[in-house]
Amino acid sequence: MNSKLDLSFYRRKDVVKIANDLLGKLLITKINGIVTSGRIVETEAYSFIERGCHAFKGKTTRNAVMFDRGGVAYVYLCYGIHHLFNIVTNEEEKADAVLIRALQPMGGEAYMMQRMKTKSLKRITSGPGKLTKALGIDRKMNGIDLIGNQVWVEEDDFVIKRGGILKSPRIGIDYAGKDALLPWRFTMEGNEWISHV
DNA sequence: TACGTGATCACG
DNA sequence: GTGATCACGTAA
Repeated sequence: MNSKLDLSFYRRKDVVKIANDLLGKLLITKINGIVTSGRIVETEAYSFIERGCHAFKGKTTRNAVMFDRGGVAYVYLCYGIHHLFNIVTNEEEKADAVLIRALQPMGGEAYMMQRMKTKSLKRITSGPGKLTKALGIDRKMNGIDLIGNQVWVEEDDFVIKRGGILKSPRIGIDYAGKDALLPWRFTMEGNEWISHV
């Protein structure tokens, strides 16, 4: 119960399956002793073989950690404002990753609200840019080990009912042409914490 | 529907 | 060097 996911989970070859499997798990951060966590309710898969992925055109300074072996974080700044958190998967040079897009708060809510400068829990982690801010994730964590003690994912006893996971096209990647139509976004059906699009 | 915001990338 | 671009969020 509540065991940390290990490298064998992250280093599997099928990033689409991993994105599906991450739903219902707990994402946890511990920063300066402050623990915050949330249930993963929305993910997207990205693979170096398709145009939606940062790694499609090869290694650059930004995407370099995507080419590491699975089990590390890929964090980058989007639109100059938002930090986006991804989990690198697959083996070395197979640059796949799962973007975590939304969480249901499961612990440390007071700290999350403090970081978000709000007194309300409403939609506090309902989007990829918001959840990183609420959990204190930023670019300093790019490349960090996910079996370490700062950011990790745990199993939970939460069970998703049969048919409770929906697939849809990924958000905000119109530049990817026909690859933008791949049904690689996974959401927990009916969950109120899913990002609104 | 509009745009802030700044690192990064592809040029040259 | 320089300009275009961007896996978003919020206000309006």
